[in-house]
Amino acid sequence: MPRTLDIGEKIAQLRSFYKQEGRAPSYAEMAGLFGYKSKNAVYNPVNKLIDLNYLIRSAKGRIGFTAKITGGIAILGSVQAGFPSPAEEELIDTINLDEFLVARPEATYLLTVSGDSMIEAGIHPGDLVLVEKGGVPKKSDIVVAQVDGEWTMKYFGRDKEGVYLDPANSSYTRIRPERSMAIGGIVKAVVRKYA
Amino acid sequence: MPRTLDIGEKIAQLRSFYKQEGRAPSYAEMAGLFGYKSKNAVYNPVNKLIDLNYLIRSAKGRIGFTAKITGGIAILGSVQAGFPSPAEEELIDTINLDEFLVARPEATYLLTVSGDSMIEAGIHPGDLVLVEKGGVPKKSDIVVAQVDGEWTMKYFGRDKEGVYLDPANSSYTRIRPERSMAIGGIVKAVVRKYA
DNA sequence: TATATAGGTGTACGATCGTACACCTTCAAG
DNA sequence: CTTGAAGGTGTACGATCGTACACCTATATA
Repeated sequence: MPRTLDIGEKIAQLRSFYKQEGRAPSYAEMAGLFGYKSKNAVYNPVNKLIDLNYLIRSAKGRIGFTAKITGGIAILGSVQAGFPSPAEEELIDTINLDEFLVARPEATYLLTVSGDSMIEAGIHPGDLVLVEKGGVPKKSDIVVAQVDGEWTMKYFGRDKEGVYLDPANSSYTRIRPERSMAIGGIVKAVVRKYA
Repeated sequence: MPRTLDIGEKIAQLRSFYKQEGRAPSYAEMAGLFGYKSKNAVYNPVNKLIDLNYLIRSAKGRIGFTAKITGGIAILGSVQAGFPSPAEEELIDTINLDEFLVARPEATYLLTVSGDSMIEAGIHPGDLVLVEKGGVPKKSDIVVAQVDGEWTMKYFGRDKEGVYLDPANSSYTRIRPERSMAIGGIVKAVVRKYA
């Protein structure tokens, strides 16, 4: 009967190396990392990790990481499902938030929310928003726009009178540009960090 | 008068390589990337990028990336400050959300919010929460807890009668454990993605 | 035109790379 | 105990690595 290979332990070791070094290891480095005396032994787990999409191999044989290694966050199910037991924690998938939230990095920016105009939409002052430039907003998209020289963030809309921006705060009202309006970008995500 | 070196272009080229390969390049690869004929020319920009904390060099001379390269998101100021002009877009800092939001990756999990008990705190169904296990919650921390066998997420509190959990939704009331309560973890961040 | 500064080319060397091949070891099941 | 499957050791080779050294080039200014 064959020996078993602890692939989860290899994954954890690779993640630790990445966090420390900011690059992928050579086969010799992996041998040391996994506790092997010969770098040739590394080929088996490496090929398994490639099949499982944790690693990629370049045309010249260099190993690179995928987001399943570089991503730092273990992803579970719903709050109601709760936390898994320790036995279930073996091969939890990880996610890289940058890649999950951002489709076009060259066009996406992180901005800090400074007003409360969207508070009823669950966007609070101090929150961060990911804003993607260049798209065409649909009705009800949240946009960051420059209206008559002032930057603001609101729901985008259009009617027979033209373009308008709606707040998600009953203390504020609909606005329409008097002179100019330029869409800076469409809000793609909100991030809130608790201290 | 000396020639100038476009360090911003080098950064962009390195970010592109990382996105494609999932690893840091060798000096020869960097020579090709930067358009140099000799890998020795790479040493100057590499040393500058190390000084600027974009790259790190290991004890054996291997180059690794910092989050200023691996992070995918350009970070600006507030919504009210708006977007910079193209001239100001040269050396925008990037952020890696995983590293920004997560202090202890080995103890942090991403869960999906399935109820509306915290909606008045701006946490909506479908949102993601980053939950860190192992800490001791303070009053008003948002916690994921198992109360009498059911997992839930609410504000944590303590009084002379003991421990309680408060919702941020006026349709729900304070709860106290009848039989058991275990804190799963403390909510450290909320992430909402708009489709 | 000459100059100084900063960037870039070319070569070579010991170290390390990925790969290939032969061989050995562990472990559960029969 | 034997067996077979899967994992691991050891060695060697051409390719590539990081580093060091000598030298060359581009550019604005005086």
